[in-house]
Amino acid sequence: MPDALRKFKATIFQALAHPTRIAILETLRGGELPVSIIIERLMLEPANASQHFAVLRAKHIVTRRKAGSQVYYSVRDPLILEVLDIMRRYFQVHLEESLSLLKEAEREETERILMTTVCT
Amino acid sequence: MPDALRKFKATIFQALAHPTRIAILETLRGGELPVSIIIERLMLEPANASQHFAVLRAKHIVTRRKAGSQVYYSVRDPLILEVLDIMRRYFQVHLEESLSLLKEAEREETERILMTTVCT
DNA sequence: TTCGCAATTGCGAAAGTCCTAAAATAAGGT
DNA sequence: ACCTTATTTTAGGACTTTCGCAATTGCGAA
Repeated sequence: MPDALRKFKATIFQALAHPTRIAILETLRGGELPVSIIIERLMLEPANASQHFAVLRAKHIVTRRKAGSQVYYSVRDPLILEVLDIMRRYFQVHLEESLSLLKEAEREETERILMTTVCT
Repeated sequence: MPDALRKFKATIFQALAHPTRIAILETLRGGELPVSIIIERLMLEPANASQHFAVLRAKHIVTRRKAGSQVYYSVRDPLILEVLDIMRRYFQVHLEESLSLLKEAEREETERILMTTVCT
């Protein structure tokens, strides 16, 4: 079942493939935190944050604990944080390409905005 | 620029978030290989494979070398393979949940197929 | 040049992701 | 019971991803 395993890995990567979710996981690096704090620190819309939590929950990447009126999240396995760490090293090593990639993404975004603006 | 860094990480994860691309990278673990061999080993449609190569190239995850009529690909930085390794450990540790996740995905897929079959 | 193989590219349909805004749920306090 | 706060869910529309198929490019051989 090597292909099934790859499918599994792919779904985990998919769950990690969003800046907000990465930010959430990094915020949880120090341990469990309530939603309110995470939202405040990252300046997120509650609804939006909750959707990202749902994605992370669906893949069992985070654990949810309810205490009173607040909900606490934590990273289930530090291995996930290790993956994030390796990515940081990767970023540092490829600093140059990384930056050009980022610039490219930005450029594309402004282009897109221009396009939609023009076409409206 | 912590958010820019997260965006960068996210795009790399996005590139890894597909079973076929994971399979390609694992096939390249031993070093450079021509497209023809990769396609053969993984039983891929050439066009489809090429699209996945394009994704990996766009993120600078693989390097392309042309020799005669053949094209060779290789993984640019073994750090990427390390990420894959960690994911394998992650899979082993969470074997139980992983399997249920896989089953769930399968079930959804068969449901989808049933639905489309019924609705046609 | 012309043929044939290797690999890529372009295109349209189907499915998936993401965001915002509105509505729903849950728990506590008055 | 009612109101407020915390969090989640739903619904919609915009955008992106993926696939298969057809068309195209690049290169070596005849």
